[in-house]
Amino acid sequence: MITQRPKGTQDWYGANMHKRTIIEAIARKLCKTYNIKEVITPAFEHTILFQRGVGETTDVVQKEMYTFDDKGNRSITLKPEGTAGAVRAYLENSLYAESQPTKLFYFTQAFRYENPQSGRLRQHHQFGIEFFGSASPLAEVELITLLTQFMKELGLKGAKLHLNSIGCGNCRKTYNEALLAFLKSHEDQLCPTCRERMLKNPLRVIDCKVPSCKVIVKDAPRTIEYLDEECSTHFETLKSLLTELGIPYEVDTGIVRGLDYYTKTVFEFVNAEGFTLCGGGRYDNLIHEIDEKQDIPAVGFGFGIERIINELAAEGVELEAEPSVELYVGILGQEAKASAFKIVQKLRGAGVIAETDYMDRSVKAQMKYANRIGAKNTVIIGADELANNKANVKNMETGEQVEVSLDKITDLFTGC
RNA sequence: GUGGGUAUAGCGCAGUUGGUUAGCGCGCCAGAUUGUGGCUCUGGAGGCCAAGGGUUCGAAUCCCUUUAUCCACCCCA
Repeated sequence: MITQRPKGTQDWYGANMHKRTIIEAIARKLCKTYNIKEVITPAFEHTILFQRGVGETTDVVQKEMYTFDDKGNRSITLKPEGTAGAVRAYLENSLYAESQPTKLFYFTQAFRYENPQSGRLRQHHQFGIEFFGSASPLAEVELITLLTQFMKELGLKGAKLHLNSIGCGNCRKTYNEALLAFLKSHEDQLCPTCRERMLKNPLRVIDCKVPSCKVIVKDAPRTIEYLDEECSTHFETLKSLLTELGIPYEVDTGIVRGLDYYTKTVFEFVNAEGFTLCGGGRYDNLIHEIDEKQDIPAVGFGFGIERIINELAAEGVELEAEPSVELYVGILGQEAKASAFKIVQKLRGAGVIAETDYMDRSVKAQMKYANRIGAKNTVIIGADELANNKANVKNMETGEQVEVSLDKITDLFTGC
């Protein structure tokens, strides 16, 4: 039990760890060219931030948060998503006072208490971007182009962009009335949860997965039919921008997203099985909800790192391999240890990946080991080599050996 | 929270209708003339058969409980 990790968590090591490193490196490189700066916020925040930010009626807040009282009786919650913390940091540090927009990216853990299954953990990891201060559809375009390029660089081809607009508070009012009227006329055919939730947040009924509800919902009015002029123009502009940029998308009026803060644009990247890899959208009211003195538009997304890794495997994509050991320096005899290690240090100092023996293995066993770890070259340092100041560097693939003086070994690998 | 599958060596798996010291592959360690890998051969280490209880002369195998894990629903990344 003591050696068992808690349910729904994962240890990162070996091949998976390397994949994560590569994924993060690609994301970082992209953010750099987009001039997006990194932000790291705490793993936990005051509970009220998520209640207010994510929304009281959401499942995330109602039943999935890791909430506890600390020793000072503050209610603390491990972050269930990345946006609320980033927004809080933006406000607390008055980043809005600088020239706008503010573009931030992050890698974060996210904690949700739920039953683990494929692509779903209690602690998962997200790559996210928050773009503050712009009401223009170009902000959405910024995120979507970055995501498109990100997946291209990863080698993913199976994910498709699904796009929708759920309007602003203004359109939502007329829409909710229409939707509620429609749902009420079919109330007897809805599942019990939907009968309840149509009164609190009728939009949520749209993505109910209960078959009987799905049938009803198929003919329900869509947010997109009730957009006011501003929201409608925004959505049309976004679509034509994407078209002009050659980014394929599909309008999916079923996307409403489970977090309450979204307004206008919502989007997802969905794989061939219909599984969401990445979700995001515009949240023009969230900042005002959290700090009533501010009224700043924003867009953002969260991309699941574990889901990327699953998708890479599903599509059979191989990422760049881990660099292998350039030279294995074998040690023969007690008296050669320090001299051999000096050679290793010199190699490493020159940026060459070098490895040696820490196990007091025989020469034969050292060669086997060097082969096993995929060392490209080997050299054995013993009394003879030290006496003659010469050693044979062996290419492990061809078996060829080159004689070099001990102080020239590093030069072989640095091109000098 | 609800439903289904699984649990035997580091990893992947066998283990017959309950019957002796629980096996195989991979991996790990060592050796096959003394200082050179891959292939092959030989040997070795490593298991409280998830945990607890029960049935039985006898349980990895049958029954009960618990735990873990995987998958699905809800929801999401």
